[in-house]
Amino acid sequence: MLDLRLIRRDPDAVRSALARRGPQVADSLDRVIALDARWREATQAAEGLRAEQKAASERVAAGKREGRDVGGELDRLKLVSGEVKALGEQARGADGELQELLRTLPNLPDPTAAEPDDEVLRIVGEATRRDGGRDHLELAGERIDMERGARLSGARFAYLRGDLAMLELALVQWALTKLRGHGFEPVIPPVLVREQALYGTGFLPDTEQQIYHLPADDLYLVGTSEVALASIHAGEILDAAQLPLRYAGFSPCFRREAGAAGRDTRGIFRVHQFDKVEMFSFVEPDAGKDEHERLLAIEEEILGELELPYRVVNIAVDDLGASAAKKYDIEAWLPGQGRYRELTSTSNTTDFQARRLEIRARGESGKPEILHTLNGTAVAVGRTLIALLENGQRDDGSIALPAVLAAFGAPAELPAAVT
RNA sequence: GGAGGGGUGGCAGAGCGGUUGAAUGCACUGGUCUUGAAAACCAGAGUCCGUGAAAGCGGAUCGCGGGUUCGAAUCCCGCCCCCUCCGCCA
Repeated sequence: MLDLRLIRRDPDAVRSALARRGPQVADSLDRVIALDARWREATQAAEGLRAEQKAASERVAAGKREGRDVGGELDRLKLVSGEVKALGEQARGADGELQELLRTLPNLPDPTAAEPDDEVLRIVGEATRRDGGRDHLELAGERIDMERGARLSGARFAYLRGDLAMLELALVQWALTKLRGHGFEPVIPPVLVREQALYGTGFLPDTEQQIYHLPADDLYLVGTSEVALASIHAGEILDAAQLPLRYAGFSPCFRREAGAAGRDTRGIFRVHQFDKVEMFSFVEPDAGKDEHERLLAIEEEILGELELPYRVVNIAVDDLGASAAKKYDIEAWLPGQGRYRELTSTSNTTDFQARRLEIRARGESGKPEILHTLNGTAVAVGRTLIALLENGQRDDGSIALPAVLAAFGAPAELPAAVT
């Protein structure tokens, strides 16, 4: 949610920032401004009359106490009451329209968000097997069981079996341990949430066709634990001295992938359910940019220790999503596809989510202030497994695994798939 | 799933439909007193919106949203949450 006061104070700056997301977005802003003016006018009229009504009402109360006849006053007040109601109705109507429209406006992009295209910031590590290697499905064999997964649940579902199941748990345990060392509190959140949590994080209205809905209970399956982590402090006024607050969520993630038909259909690159360790930070407004770089640095540290070649991309304004002001993706080199593909993503959502979720902090000034939130992928398990398999593959089909995982229960290496 | 009870300020806890934004206690912040502290006494504190340069002024807020009424923390309806008992259950 954008700051209405900022819109009033500096509409031109907001308009030109929004214009980077497209002309129709900037047009909505003008309607917001008009509705706001209408609302303020109606509100002021309603509140003025309401003040009179209250004063008169107190006179009636006093009169009754003293045993005076207040019949005439009451008749007059009945008329006032009707007017107050009508004016209040007008104000509420304008406010309703205003809020509805305001909810559809995306966050203001950061001046340094890329435009018009994604910008590759750096390439780290050597992209191996540029001529193509085996892909993760060939390498995994029945350790990734798509056929039986499909028989059970349909397309884009898989069983992870044997060593890969253990490898997944090792990755998760390793990541959570590492993040804890970086000051993140490990959290296992609910994955079924109310609509409010999705509005609060900006996934609604925006990505409705991605989200599983359980109508019998009116609950939604989250596509990322970001939804639950952001809401952990919803409605709270935090002590600024406690900030930053950092959480590492581990959860399954569910995505309908409607509209992605035919895309990335092979293997577990794009599936309906996967596990993910997610970082989430609550920070003071002026600490947001540094925190974003920090999250990116942790993501790079993780990929580095996993010995995966990658590149860092500053995502273009059109691909930011509603809540992000700026977003970095890290794309790992996948020999099986012969290209870099998204493995992690970190967004600075500034005050956009915090305002919707009413998360504030009280600092030196004593005034509660909307804080800033950021999120970033630590380990998207499925895609990380793909990258580990494809980059670790040897000519004989066996797979070398990074040393850091062994201490967390991962096999030292994976034998070639039986064919 | 069935049957009850309840949600009031940071906490505890009052509140016949009419100066109740809300008693009282604790906690908190200033001040007086004191060498200092404690105690005591006095005063002040929430949040949100509008207006204003500011002081201030006005409105909203007793889980949330509607309704009744000249007037609602108090009455009615819907929703959310918490608790107790029974049933079921990893």
